[in-house]
Amino acid sequence: MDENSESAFEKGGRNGATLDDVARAAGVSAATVSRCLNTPEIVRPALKAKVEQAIRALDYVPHGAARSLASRRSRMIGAIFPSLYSDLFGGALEALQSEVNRAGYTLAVASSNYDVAREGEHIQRFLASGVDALMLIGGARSHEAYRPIRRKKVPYVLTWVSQAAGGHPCIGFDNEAAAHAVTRHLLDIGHRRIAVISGTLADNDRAAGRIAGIRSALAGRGLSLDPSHVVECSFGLEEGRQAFRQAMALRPRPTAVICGSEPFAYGAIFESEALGLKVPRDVSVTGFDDMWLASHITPALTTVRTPREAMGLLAGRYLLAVLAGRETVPPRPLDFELVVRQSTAPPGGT
Amino acid sequence: MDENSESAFEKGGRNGATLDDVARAAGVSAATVSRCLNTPEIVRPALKAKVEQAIRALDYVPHGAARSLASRRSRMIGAIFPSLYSDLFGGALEALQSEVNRAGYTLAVASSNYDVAREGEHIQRFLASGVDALMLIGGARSHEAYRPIRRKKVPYVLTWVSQAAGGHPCIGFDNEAAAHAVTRHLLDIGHRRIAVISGTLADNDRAAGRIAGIRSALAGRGLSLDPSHVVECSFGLEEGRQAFRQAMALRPRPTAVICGSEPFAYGAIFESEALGLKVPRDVSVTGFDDMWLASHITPALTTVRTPREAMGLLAGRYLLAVLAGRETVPPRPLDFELVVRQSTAPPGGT
DNA sequence: CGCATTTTTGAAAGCGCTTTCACATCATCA
DNA sequence: TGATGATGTGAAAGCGCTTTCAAAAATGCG
Repeated sequence: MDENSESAFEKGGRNGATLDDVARAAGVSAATVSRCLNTPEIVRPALKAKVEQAIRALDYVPHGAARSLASRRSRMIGAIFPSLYSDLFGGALEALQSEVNRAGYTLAVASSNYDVAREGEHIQRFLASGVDALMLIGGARSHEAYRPIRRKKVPYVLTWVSQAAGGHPCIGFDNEAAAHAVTRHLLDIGHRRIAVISGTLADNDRAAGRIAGIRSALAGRGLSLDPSHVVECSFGLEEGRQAFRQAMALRPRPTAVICGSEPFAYGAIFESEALGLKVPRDVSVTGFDDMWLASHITPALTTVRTPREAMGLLAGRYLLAVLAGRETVPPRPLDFELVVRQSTAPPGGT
Repeated sequence: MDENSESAFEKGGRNGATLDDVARAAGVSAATVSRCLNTPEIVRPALKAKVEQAIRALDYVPHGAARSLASRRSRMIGAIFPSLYSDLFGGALEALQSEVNRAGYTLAVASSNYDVAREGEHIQRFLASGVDALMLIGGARSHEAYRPIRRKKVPYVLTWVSQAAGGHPCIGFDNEAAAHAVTRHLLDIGHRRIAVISGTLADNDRAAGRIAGIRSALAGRGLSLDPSHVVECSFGLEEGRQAFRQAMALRPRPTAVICGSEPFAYGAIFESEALGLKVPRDVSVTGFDDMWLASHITPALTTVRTPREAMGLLAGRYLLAVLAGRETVPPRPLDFELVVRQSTAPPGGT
């Protein structure tokens, strides 16, 4: 199109001033300029001032790639989320980004779409891009998947889980315990026929952990979870509606439905209306995560609040600490909290 | 902690094989290996095969920074969103990421928290990191803010708006027209006393554009928007509830409330219940964006569907095209769509 | 005030890759 | 069959910065 505006983007000639230009302008050596940028405390104030002035005068901006190449670190941290679409990971993303930025790092993101193969490709890409550290969600990947990370000796951390087979560093909460708590609540108020709506279990240790927690709570009361009572579907409100419908078709009808993910619960509540069922009178529903809608929906959702932002923040902090070679405390599981609202009540209600 | 696991992250010695190693192993020059990586079509199959085998054997991964330095491009694209927290931008983020990835680029993200100063810092950081292109939201920044971008001749695109003062390339929809359409709908069914809940207007041309659209629609009917009927607040459902309460306190009471952002509308609907008001009988409510909850909430929300994912996708595609030096068509405004549901009805209706 | 230290500074050698440029090779045509 | 391109390959010069290493300057001390 416009010949002119286009040409503005052509591989222009001399771009910005280089460090050598600054050195020359300030009458010092390149090494000194470099030191002013990286370890200002070891250069004498007089020189530092001259250099800083030259930098300002030339409007100098260090060249990232050159810096990375010479210093062998990119000041870039990569994060791979199962999805960037939903706001489930939004808080963690925001917190992580802001935390690593504070330390001068840039955050690169990718979405695996809940697919381990894709995640693997992203890991490779990030490693090739030279990220200094990596944040991953969950621990449901083969031992192989970590090999390239190990080979490059790149620090990494798994979030959303508190432990993973293989002893990888984790910053997260105990999914099993959280699901156990929700189930326990239902059992305590008298439920016995419980159905579960779960996200796809393959390659998802968070979902699997939650099922395990439900199982163990049930077992504590001498009950077991019939496979037919577990409706597995992909994430989303619409999917939740459908799964709820399916669960309500079971006979005898479950008196409670545990949703392994919050959108399922919203879907369940909306669908209950369509089905002419009253929550919690006819059926109790629980969520998982306590997202923004949970307390506003009618009936307000009983759920478990997960430390999503904290995970992002602490994951960033942990990675930065490792990169800085600082003493790094072994992360301990983060707290979750059972939030009882109106969507659960004793069965066979009024 | 564990002395061993820590030391694994110390600045290890020889990391991976280099291009020279590959060249030596394959018995060719470094230049040839480089060509196999970048322009495989110009190297003879025989050599290419040898090189590829050597690459595999050595498990060679190109060094991103070295590549960037030598080729003068980082294969990294930066995107700055007002927020990463909400799912408003999630779809665009996901689409953008996936699109640029497809072309071998990595996406770096940052959140400005709806703050131009912060956005400016992020722009600087990204430029210093050497991003090859930049995606920004909206056009509410000073001319100054673009200077560093221009100086570095980095392609960029503004999204979420269809035009911006200064003739910057935009990929988005016409906020004014969209708001106009919503307002028009309300006017058409008989509303005259209309209140508006708007996000903070300062430094937000999307919000401002929407107000302008409302004004112009009103003006088309010989009406004007009383400043007292515009409740400005920061984003969020809770804020929307409060703003709605404020709007309902106006006398005479507005018969319709236009929300400049969807969470406001959800808040309005939830709050109406608390207020003992029935939507749409007592008051009509409109949203803006048509996010996932819009069609499920009761009453289902009348709103305008915005092309959020398309903006991410097309912004990525546009940037890649410019980077590839491909002929780039001037982006035209994307479509929005008025979606009439149950939250609007003629005023004074029983 | 002179010598031994300690702190600052500069010269120079890369970091690992891309990219001219010139040469070697091969096919093509008169 | 020899001249003429067309094409593929290698040598070498950086890309812009960091980081030894050694020399220079500043400091402390007897």
